[in-house]
Amino acid sequence: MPVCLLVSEDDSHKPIQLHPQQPVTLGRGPQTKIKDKKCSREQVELRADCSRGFITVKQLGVNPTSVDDVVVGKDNQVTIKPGQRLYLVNQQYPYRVKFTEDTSTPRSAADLTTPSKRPHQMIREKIKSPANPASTPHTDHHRMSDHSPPPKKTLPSESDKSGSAGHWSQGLKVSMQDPKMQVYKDDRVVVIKDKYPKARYHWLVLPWDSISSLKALRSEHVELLKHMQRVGDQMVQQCPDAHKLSFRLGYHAIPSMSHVHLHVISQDFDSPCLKNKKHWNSFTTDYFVESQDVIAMLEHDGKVTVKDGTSELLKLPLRCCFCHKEQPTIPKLKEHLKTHLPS
DNA sequence: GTTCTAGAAC
DNA sequence: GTTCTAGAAC
Repeated sequence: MPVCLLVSEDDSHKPIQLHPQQPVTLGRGPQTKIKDKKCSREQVELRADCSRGFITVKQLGVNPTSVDDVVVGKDNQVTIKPGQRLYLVNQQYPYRVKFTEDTSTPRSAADLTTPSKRPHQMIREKIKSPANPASTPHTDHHRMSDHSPPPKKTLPSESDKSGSAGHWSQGLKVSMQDPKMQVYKDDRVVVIKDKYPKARYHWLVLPWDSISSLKALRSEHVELLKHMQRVGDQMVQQCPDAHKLSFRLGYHAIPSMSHVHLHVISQDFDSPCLKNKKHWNSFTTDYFVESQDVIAMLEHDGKVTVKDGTSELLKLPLRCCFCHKEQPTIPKLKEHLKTHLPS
């Protein structure tokens, strides 16, 4: 049976040995030499599964523990495998996990990048209730995977509402888990209504797999993205107004919210939640990247690149997406958009 | 991402 | 005076 070592990547102290299935609490203190008050004395609970080659990380502290660039969230747990990096708090204090036969002779750092059998990042419970069949588009259920939804919502403690687990940028991770928000789900994706819809119909398609943003996408995700687009298309098909509204499916080039999400949005932009220039330009300029373009880029280049200056697109003058006439203010734009609405 | 609000624009 | 935006705070 191999033993598991947690290796401080900045070499601040010697590796910590984790015994199989014995929970170890780690945080600020002499063992880690961490003095940062942002790091709780009991920041994480770690449990090594030596036979399967991963450790489970549960965030106990309020400030964010992360695996690579994905925040775990208070009371959430994820797995970490060799090759991944654990940051104890605030993207600081990096650790690698290492499985070895002999603790007395830890090998070089190169060994730490041993490829894992599967990119199985999050181990989570199965969802309790099935999707509402009435709102469920028909999809191919030809396979079941282990991409199960997470077990519970992330709730910041009453004493600290600014905890990063409850940080606004992590909101989608919470919403996608909430059965009340889900309008469709299968083994790979979940669909929720946008909490602040920018049009009459505005859904988000999210993969169960934790993919932080477009930047993290690789060729291996092509099939998943095609599936997300198919599900998005099906949401449009089942929409009662599909015959009179047009829809676009795409991604924000630089999203504010963590966790890759495909916008499926009707092109009326008739919504009180559409309030400012940023909202408008994020859906009507090249800041909005068509799903098919993302897929094509991934197939062609193996990654998604965002052009320089894309963030500047949000500051462009307000221009009607139908007749391209410039509008001086948001209220005027909204008034103008009514002239393009279907009768 | 939203909310709030100072001050710019009208 | 009111309307509206943009940036800070969350």
